[in-house]
Amino acid sequence: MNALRIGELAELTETNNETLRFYESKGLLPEPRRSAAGYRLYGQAAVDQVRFILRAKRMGFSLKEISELLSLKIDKSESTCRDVKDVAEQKLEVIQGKIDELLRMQAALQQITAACSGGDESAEHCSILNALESEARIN
Amino acid sequence: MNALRIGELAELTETNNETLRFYESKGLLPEPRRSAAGYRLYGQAAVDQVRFILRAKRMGFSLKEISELLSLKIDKSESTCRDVKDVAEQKLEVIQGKIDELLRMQAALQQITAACSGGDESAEHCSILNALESEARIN
DNA sequence: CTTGACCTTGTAGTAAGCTTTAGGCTTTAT
DNA sequence: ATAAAGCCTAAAGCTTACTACAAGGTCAAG
Repeated sequence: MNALRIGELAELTETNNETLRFYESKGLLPEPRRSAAGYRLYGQAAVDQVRFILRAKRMGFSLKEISELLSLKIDKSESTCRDVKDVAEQKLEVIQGKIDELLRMQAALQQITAACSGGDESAEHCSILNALESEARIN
Repeated sequence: MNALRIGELAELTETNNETLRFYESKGLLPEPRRSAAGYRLYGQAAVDQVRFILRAKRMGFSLKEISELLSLKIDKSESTCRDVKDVAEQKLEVIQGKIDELLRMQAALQQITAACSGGDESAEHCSILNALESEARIN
């Protein structure tokens, strides 16, 4: 008798009822069976799937991408390792791109910030504002 | 006769009319003077300000933060270098946090991806899916 | 038998940063 | 003169990932 109600599933997976219903509405979770009163009842598979979703989210996958992974998973015998690895590698590229962009922003901002005294004199000649105002070699 | 209409300003700054009007509505651009027909007319100051906004955006500042920077800029004599530097340093912390998070995601994803053959065999035993399915030591 | 915790649905709101749409003038080119 | 291109406003729509109602049904305890 391991049927879980939505609140129990939420607690087990450290989410909440609304999020679970939201995932269901987005097709990330299958429609569960219902009790006589219409309550959602979940089994172990649901616990696993919620955890899958949360883990994938921590990896930086969007819900849409997680949908895709889930289809591959459900359709395992029709999918190849390559299909899965492609998704993962694409994601790695996106992550790398974001890191690069942030590193560029960081370098530029550090450069203009380092030049600023940070004193309590008027910002009239503040080097940060000046850098943002004129082209500088910020890019 | 250097009055620019919105489309010309958009072209000069590589944005578009709608975005410029949107920035105006958000207070990022001052309300420009108008032609007899009600067309917006801009001068060099507007070009500079749009470029300031775009540069700050490339630095990772949100529109709200850019507003803040613009107030400091407008109010230069009332603001201190410290005010400006504080904004910049806060932003640097946020950037560092995002980089850290992405690096964690990258490491985890690289680890599970490396173990995957990526071959065209069925995903039945795909190590990526397995890693997402079970706890693994992904975190 | 009532209280309170838990569940249901559907709808709307949030944040950010635009983009699109609709309906209607103005300017420019032919 | 007319058509194309450009401008105007206000309001709605988009995306992501939820979160928050509102109005009501259900279940266990006391």
